[in-house]
Amino acid sequence: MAERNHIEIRDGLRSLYVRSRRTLDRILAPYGSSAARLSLMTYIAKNGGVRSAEIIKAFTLAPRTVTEAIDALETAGHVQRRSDPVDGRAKVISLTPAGAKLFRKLEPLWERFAEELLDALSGEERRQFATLLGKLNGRLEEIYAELEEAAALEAP
Amino acid sequence: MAERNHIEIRDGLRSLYVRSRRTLDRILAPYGSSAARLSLMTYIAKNGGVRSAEIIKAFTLAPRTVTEAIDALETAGHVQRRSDPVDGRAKVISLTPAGAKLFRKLEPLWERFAEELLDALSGEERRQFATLLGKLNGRLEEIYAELEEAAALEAP
DNA sequence: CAAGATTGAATGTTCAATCTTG
DNA sequence: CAAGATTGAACATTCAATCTTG
Repeated sequence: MAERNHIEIRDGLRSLYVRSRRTLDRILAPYGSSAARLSLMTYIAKNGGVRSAEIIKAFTLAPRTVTEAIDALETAGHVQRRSDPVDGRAKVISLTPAGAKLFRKLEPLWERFAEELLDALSGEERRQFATLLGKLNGRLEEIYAELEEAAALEAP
Repeated sequence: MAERNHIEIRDGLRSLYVRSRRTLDRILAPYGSSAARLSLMTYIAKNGGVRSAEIIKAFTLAPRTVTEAIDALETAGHVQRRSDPVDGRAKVISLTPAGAKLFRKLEPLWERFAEELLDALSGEERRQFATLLGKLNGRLEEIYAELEEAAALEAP
């Protein structure tokens, strides 16, 4: 039965995502961080000074989400916004020294959690899983594009 | 490199979950529904009168989430709460006729979306994906239990 | 007008606390 | 006290609108 599979996958996916995020949030909460904030800090750490718009594209998030997240990180003193000297509209976001220090402490915690979780799979299974996620994400992109197109036709 | 795999899987999982929920929300919004509400209605439809506590366990959600969701469905007239005649503490939640009607309309929309998405995988790949999700969820449960244990030791 | 960033209103989620009933 | 349900405060997220600058 195809439907059995649908439900199993839907529930399995939801369960895995929601609960792994929750678990990671618990691990990071004592440091005043979270899964969302750490992934953002990771992106900034790897890419140096970045713009809000760049983060929006990289994570496929709504602008609101990113502004809010940066606000929180800035209030906590982990990142700073500076006006882009070249483009007056843009702001460049970078880690503060304190943010960089915190990142170096938290990254291993995430890495340990990921390793512990993925330990449930063999190397071959991990590759399979990554491949399947990639295929589904590709298809999702197509579906999303169709929806956008349909919406554009409705409200011209 | 193991780390490459970690990041690929983390980002792929996040992307798939967040964007598929977003897409489904867009599909259901015109009917005043959403992915979260429809999955709840599905559970109620399949199980008849259910308690809040039962939903909490079935979906592994926080009590707050469920009360909030039921509130929304009740306000919309899709479900009703009735006091359990046997247990004064409990309330029994069931679909209203209008809710049942809406459910019959929306379930095929979800099913179509799931089919379109999973079309990216062969039958064998779907089974693989479901199996891998199951393995990861099992491991996650262990990690979560360890965390709970550690927390219990800290604050006795 | 288009692009970058922000803000307002709403939903879904967590944790922690509270109120009622067994 | 334990179990069922609710509520308060906070965070992450979406859509839609707005403000500033190119």
